[in-house]
Amino acid sequence: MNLRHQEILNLTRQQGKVGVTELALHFDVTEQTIRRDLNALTEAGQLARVHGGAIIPSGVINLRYEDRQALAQAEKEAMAEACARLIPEGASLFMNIGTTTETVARALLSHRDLMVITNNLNVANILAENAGIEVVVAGGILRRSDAALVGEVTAEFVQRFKLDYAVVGAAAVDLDGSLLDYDYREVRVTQAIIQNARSSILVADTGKFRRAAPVRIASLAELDVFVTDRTPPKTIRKLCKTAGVSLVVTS
Amino acid sequence: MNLRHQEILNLTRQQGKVGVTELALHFDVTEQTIRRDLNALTEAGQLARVHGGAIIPSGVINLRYEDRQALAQAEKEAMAEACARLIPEGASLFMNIGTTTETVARALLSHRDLMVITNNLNVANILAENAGIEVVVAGGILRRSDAALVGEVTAEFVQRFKLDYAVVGAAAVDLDGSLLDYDYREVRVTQAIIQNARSSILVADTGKFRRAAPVRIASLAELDVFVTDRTPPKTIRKLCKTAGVSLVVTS
DNA sequence: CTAAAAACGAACAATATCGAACATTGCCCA
DNA sequence: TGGGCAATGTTCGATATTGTTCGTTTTTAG
Repeated sequence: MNLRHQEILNLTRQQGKVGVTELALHFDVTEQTIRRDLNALTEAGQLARVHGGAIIPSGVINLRYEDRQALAQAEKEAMAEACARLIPEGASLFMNIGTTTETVARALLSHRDLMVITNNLNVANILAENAGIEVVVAGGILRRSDAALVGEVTAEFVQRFKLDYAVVGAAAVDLDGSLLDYDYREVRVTQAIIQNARSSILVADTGKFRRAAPVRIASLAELDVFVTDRTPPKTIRKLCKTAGVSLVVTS
Repeated sequence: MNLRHQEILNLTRQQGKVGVTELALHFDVTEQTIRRDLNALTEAGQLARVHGGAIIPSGVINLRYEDRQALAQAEKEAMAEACARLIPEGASLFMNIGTTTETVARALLSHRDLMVITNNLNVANILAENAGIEVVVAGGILRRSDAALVGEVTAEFVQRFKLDYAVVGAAAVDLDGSLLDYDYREVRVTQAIIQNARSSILVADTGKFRRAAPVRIASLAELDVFVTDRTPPKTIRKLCKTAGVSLVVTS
């Protein structure tokens, strides 16, 4: 690792690609040095080398965690605030995976006397700041890409509880209302969370409709509230209406 | 902790990276002093050192914890190495609470194909670096003081597994061989860990004999190996002999 | 298809950074 | 006052990174 590496990765994520000459000027080093950096990062699997520069590695796996964090931050915060307002003080709730969920956790920091069960270690970390929140971590297999705990054992853990709310995020949402994720091990966990919550809230920005992921974890119709940033597509609105899902749009 | 440390952390978080020379100028001290600062912060897991400076650590989890006792770091590492040598590659093991356990985790980073179940989030964080280790987090109530997961539910989680080894740490060890902790919720967890491991290893420096804690979590006699830094008191040696606990002294 | 231009990697020299050891300073407390 | 201790400064050999050069490969322009 090198002082420039992190910044090179950030630049690449922002622009999709970087050029050797461009980076050499940016950092005021020779091109040969930049080549060495790019090759090292490629070696580490963080970039894909192309003639003249580098690009984000393509593949079936999820976007890197840090990338997703940066997406649509302002919208996420508005959604998070709206979601937090739905949850009264003293409530108990599940929170699952997703950077959106983490933003909700931050918005919940000013609540008191909550009990939160989560399979997302980042959420646990955020909520740990507030001593008035009892944080329970659901056990399971550690998924390194986003510090989530997944697997059958996590689902069984969740089933030992029955809480007031569930705050659910997803990697993608299909236009038929399917919540999608990259990891089949997440399926049973989120299902269990929804089943064992008296009221379930999906928090997802509309960008999620433009993404795809292979594994179906649940259907929007099984939930009670859908918090999003902009008016969702018509099929989704219709689904919400027929399934009795109340829609909260924050913009 | 040093006056500069907090500001270095702030600067690093702001800029994503800091350079040795840059900081030396900023604080008007020599580069060597800055290097010492950076290395100390890296040791504490708050920064990641790179040639020429430091960056934000890449770890997925970063629970803040009280300033850990850096006392006897060298001894701890020797114990950790000795403990790691007891564990073959490909093994499955439990690891419980304690900063000593965390040091063992670091020593295990060079092992391959391990499966580790832990109720210590710091251990999970450390082991996450090595993709060859499957990390399973035991669920439970988050104890903020040391990022441990505790409670009845954690014990039940542990009981779903039967692993090769247990690496056990404790807040204090009484001269009668009792392992002690500050929190009654830890009791059942460590008991369950010991019961469900084919071989249990206690790792504790002799300083633990001079400390006290209110809750008895288990007895040394229930374990199989005791790794420590110096020859323990006579009563303990006798206990090990009669109970068939093999003693490993690293100094 | 060919030739020029750009990009590339290997090798080596130049430079910067590092850590260990020891010297120095400044502060606390007897 | 002065001895102990921790933090900092200094020096220097070891190590890592960077710049430079040059022959080779890839891309681009015609």
